[in-house]
Amino acid sequence: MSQRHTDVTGHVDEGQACAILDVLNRVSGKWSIAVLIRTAGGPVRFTELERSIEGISRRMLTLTLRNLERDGLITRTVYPTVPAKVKYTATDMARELYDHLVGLTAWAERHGPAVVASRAAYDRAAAAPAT
Amino acid sequence: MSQRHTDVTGHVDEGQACAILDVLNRVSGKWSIAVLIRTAGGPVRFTELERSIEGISRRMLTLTLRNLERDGLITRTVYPTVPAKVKYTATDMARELYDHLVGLTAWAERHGPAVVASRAAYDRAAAAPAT
DNA sequence: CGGGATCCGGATGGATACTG
DNA sequence: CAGTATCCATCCGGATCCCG
Repeated sequence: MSQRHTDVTGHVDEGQACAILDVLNRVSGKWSIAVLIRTAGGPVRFTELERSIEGISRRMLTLTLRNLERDGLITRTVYPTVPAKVKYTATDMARELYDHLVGLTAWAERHGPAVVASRAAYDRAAAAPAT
Repeated sequence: MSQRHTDVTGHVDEGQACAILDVLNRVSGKWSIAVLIRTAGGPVRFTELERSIEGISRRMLTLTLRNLERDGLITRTVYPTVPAKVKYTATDMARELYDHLVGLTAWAERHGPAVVASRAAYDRAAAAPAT
C-alpha cells in the first residue's frame, strides 16, 4: 500500500483501481454521505439524523451508522440516561475524506450538465426508430 | 447547480450530498474505474479491455462501456472493417474526473490501515461473548 | 470481433412492527 | 429514544448462448 502506483510514463496499475474502489464502496451507500455531512459539525443524535435526512428509514440509518462506525468514520457515544440518548460524530479521518469528496462536487458542478446532456442525447438516439 | 452549497458557517446543505452521490454512482460500479484507467491513455479495443481487466465478463464489460458512453465519459468508435473493430477512449471530462479520484487514493493510502484496524476491532468486540 | 438476450443468485435498500 | 427483526422489492453482477 505504501508503494507508488504510477510509473514514469504516468501509467496506472491495477492496484490503483482497487484502492479507489475500496474507499468508494465505503461511502457509495445511498445515505453514507448525508450522515457524514451532518455529523461533521459535531455530535448529532439518532433522531436528529432520522428527521433531518428526510426519506431514510430507521433500518437504513442504523445500518449506515453501523458501517461508518465500523470503519472508524464516526464515533458512537451512549448517554445512559433514562430515555436512552446516543450521539454520533464524524472522526477527523472522515472529515478529511469528506474534503476529498468535495473535490468531486466541483467536478460534478462543472460537468454535471454535460453528463445530463450526453445522457439525454444517448437515450434519444437509442429510442430513435430506423427511420 | 451553479449556486453555492455552503454558507458562511461552512455548513453543507443537502444538495451537496446529491451532487457527490451522483458522480459517485457513476463510477462506483465494480469495473468502471478499471475501464477508465485503461482508456485514459488512448483508444483501446474491446478485446483488449476484456483481456486486460481480468475477471470481467463480456456482459459486464459491455454494460460498463455503455454506461460510461452514455454519460459522455468515453467515446465509442466503430471501424467497419470485415471483422468489426471498436475502440474506446476516455474523454477529457473523464480524465479530469479520474484526477479527482486519485485524490481519494491518497486518503485511502493514509488511512486505509486505520480503517482496517478499526474494522477488525469492531468485529472482535461484536464477536466477544458477554463474559 | 463485438456485442445482445436471457436466466439466475446474492447483495442492497425500503416498510413496518416490535422492544429495552 | 434508539434501535432490532422480519419481510419484501429491486438491482447488480455472473454465466451462458446466440447473432451480425
